[in-house]
Amino acid sequence: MFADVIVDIAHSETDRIFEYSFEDSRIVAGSRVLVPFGKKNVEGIVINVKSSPVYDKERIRPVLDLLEETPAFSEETLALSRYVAETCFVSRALSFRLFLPSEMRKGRVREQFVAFAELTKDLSFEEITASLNKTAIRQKQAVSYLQENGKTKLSFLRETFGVSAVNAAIDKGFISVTEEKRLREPYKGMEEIACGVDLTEKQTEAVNSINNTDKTVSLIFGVTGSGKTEIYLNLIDGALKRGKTAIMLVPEIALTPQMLKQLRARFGSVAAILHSGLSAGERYDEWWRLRTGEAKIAIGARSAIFAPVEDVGIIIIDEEHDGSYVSESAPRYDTVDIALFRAKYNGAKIVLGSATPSVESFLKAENGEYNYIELPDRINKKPLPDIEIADMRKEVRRGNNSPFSAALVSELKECLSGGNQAIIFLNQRGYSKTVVCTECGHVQKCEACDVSLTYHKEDDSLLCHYCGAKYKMITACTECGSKFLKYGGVGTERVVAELQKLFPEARILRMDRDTTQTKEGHFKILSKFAARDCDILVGTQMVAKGHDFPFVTLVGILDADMSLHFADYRSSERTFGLITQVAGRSGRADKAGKVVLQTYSPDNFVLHQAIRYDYKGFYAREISVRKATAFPPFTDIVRVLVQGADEELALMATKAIYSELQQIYTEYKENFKFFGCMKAPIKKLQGKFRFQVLMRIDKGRRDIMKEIYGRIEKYNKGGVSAYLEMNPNNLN
DNA sequence: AGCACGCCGACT
DNA sequence: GTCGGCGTGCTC
Repeated sequence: MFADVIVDIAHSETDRIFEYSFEDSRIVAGSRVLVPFGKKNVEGIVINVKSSPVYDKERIRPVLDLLEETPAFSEETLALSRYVAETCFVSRALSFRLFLPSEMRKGRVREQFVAFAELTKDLSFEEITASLNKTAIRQKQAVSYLQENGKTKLSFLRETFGVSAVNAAIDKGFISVTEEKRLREPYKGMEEIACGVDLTEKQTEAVNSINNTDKTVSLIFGVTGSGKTEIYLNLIDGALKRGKTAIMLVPEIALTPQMLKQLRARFGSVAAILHSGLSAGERYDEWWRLRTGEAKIAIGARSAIFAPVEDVGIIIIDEEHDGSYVSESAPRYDTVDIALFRAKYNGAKIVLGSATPSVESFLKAENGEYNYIELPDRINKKPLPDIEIADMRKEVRRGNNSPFSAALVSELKECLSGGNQAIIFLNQRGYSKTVVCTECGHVQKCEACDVSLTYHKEDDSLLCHYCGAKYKMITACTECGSKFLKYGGVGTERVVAELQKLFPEARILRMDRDTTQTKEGHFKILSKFAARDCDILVGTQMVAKGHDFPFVTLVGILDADMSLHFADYRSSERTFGLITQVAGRSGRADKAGKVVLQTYSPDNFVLHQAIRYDYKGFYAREISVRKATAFPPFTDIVRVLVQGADEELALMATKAIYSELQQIYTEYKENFKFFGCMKAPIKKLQGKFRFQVLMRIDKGRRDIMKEIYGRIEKYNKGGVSAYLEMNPNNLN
């Protein structure tokens, strides 16, 4: 027999079928195999088996090895990987990698085996005891134990009856040893506690609506605390009862133990978790539990949409608006799009949930493309916390140069003296965003990037937040030698320091990328806060999501408008969502919450809609702006990013690409809303100079995209890279 | 992605 | 005269 194999080499030259011969009948489409490739052996995926080859028979080499008996790919995931390769413009090899835990490639992790001992089946218990020497008491005990208890872990047997005795019995053939695959199960401590909670009338309505609609996608617009999770659990339960599987996605940072706990509590070990926080072995085993059908619910961040479950019945995407659902590097897939493929393939339903849906999704709900469900009330009927705007311009005029407004300080005092907890949010880690020379105004910059360096007091260094470079903190300006330096912009480290000055008694924790890098760093900080071993939690984005702290009565948002001034069409949307989310952390149990929102633009309409929790008002305005300015969701933003260490070469390539694309632009002029060529906003990143061709094209014109892709691919050479992005998360 | 083959500059 | 630079082509 012959196999069509895609070798695991991510290069356009090798992105085609190579034929191999094989005898092993276990090799089928979807199997992973080891094949000889040139001088080396490489891993590959069998995408098809056939009885006659196309290639010269004499030159076909045989498959060396079958890597796993169970084919890693099903018919569905094979088809989906092909779809990804075609729509994301990547090689098949890259598209396959999305589906496999990284530790599975190159054989980094193998199954773990546990040895079990049992009585040999060749002899009866009586025969064994009869042939045992009278002095072999320990062996006799071991044999009797096995007779009574059946199959036992070999290690236990050796511990109890002695290594030599057990080994002797094995050598004589009385005890036989078998190896069994052992699965590492993360979060095993969390056991099933409750099954099923009664749904409210609203929740039941939502579940019925999702089950009965003929639309594939349902959007749940539900405020924080409206009970979306219960709906999800109920839907998953329903899918399992129909003999189907489920995929549940949560944003990267929201992958808190809390969500896992709820799922484990409800579904036990049928739920498998796929995420980067697991050890390689755990991830590998969880993947196989899903592949073999032992586990039926895949929970994870974005990449879990590629979970190896078969016959999926429901796909849930929680916090649908979250940016982490768009992948930042190739293959740049759209999670909802992948979900749609899987849903259509299996006849499954998709549920998107959010308190602040993306305008794209809300538009689709409005158009009737999505089934729309609204949950306007919180389960406990508690009002959302009051948000007070603090005008920081006035504070400055009053001579307050601290990061905190008078209003926030007095609220903090009240909160702490009442024995409650507070969360302070700002989206800047480190001590100060920049270090500026007061004499010549020089700002310290990264050598490899056109970006200012952030001062990190904790290790007295200057860090580049884009490439990760670390420099020693300077004592004098590198330009003019002046010793008078000043810190520009406030980061979380500085907020903690200033808060500690104001409230010497308060216990303060910081949660940002720097303090959560260790394994379970998140978890440690959150559980400390939950246990009330801390009064104030200062943090970035990651404090915003999915935690429920009953004693938090105050939330301070320090730089509400920072994200507003990004040159990004989605900045309003992001700001609105972030404020709503952070605010939702305040006052969840029996305590009224309060939010202080500090801003330098107190008249901004987005902030005003956010403090009234007026999503629909925000949406109405935002969608009309997008329509008038021809931005997504009415167009697709397409960017060709050209990078190169040699500025001259990169610029030349950009110019050549620009003039080639101009032909496409001329041909499809009426479909283009914008076409331009320029330096990228960040001119240099990781030592590479960056240029871009920016376009806005009518929505969903894959044909044009394909043509663009076809034109730029050839410029990927000689130290220059050129690639295509569609609706990227950021336009740096 | 590797690795071999192949044609032009600076060296014993 | 040769050692070696990395440009182009091939891998079932």
